[in-house]
Amino acid sequence: MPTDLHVEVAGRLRRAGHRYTSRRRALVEIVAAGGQPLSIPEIISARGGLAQSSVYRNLAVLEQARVVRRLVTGEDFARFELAEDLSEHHHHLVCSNCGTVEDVALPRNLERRMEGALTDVAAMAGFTPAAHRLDLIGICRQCG
Amino acid sequence: MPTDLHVEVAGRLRRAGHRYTSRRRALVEIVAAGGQPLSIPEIISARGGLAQSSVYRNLAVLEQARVVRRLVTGEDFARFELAEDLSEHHHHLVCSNCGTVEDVALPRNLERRMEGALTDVAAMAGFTPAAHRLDLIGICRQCG
DNA sequence: CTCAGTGCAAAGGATTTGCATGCCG
DNA sequence: CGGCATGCAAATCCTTTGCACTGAG
Repeated sequence: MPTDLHVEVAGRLRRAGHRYTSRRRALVEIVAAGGQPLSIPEIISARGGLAQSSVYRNLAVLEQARVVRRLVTGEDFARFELAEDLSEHHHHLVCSNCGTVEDVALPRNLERRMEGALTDVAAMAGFTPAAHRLDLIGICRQCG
Repeated sequence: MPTDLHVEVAGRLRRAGHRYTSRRRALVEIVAAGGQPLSIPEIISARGGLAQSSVYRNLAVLEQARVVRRLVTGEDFARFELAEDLSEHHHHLVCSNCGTVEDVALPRNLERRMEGALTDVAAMAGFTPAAHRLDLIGICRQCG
């Protein structure tokens, strides 16, 4: 668990006018250690003594401070992962059977080319791009 | 409104063991005419006399019969669009301010190259790809 | 002290479901 | 007639919120 991460997170929270409390530290560690987007039940059961409402509230705070990102997958629960600039730009393999999400990176040159094309296409629609999201839907190794 | 569409939809529903009733026909027409993914309130208000529960139930039936596709955008409401093989492969410009979704197509060669790369990347993870989903998040012309 | 943060329980709200009725085949 | 389809209202369930309490600065 890199202390750099905690330092960076502390800064982002402070800038957003929030404290870096023990529960928030716990959430960051859980999400960072997850390695893949975690659902709320997974997050709560990963550690004892986390009140459900506080988890929701703190994840909202962390999201607003750009520390984590909320994913909406169509499952019952939302999933959370570290913000991309705290980890690395990547995409998702979403299993349509069991709902798990695995991270995956694209070849750098394709990624660049895609971004360029997206910017162009967006510009023609008068749209100002901020981020993109590319998910592959299919069947994971477990379910296959 | 192409009658071909209704014929195709009727076939898919019949194959799935369902009837093509007047409400379902209405839903297909609304979604097809929308030109962009519509939220449930938009769908309901597009036509009088559509009971909310029946709209939800019928959209679920239509989704299961591969006639429409449900989008989860992170807004309060889900959005629905015609299945891709009833319209055309495209991607989405999602406005992070007002939540509207606009359709957009990528240059064909880039699309092909991306699909190839995705298939490769997925294969390395033991993942069997079925579809992909590429959304651009940003600010739309209205909100910009 | 002060006030953000926390836990518990209750409220919200999109979506689903139970049930009686309507209607196509 | 038989059974899916429909409308209404009530139930579900993830998520948010109200409120009193705790703890860091």
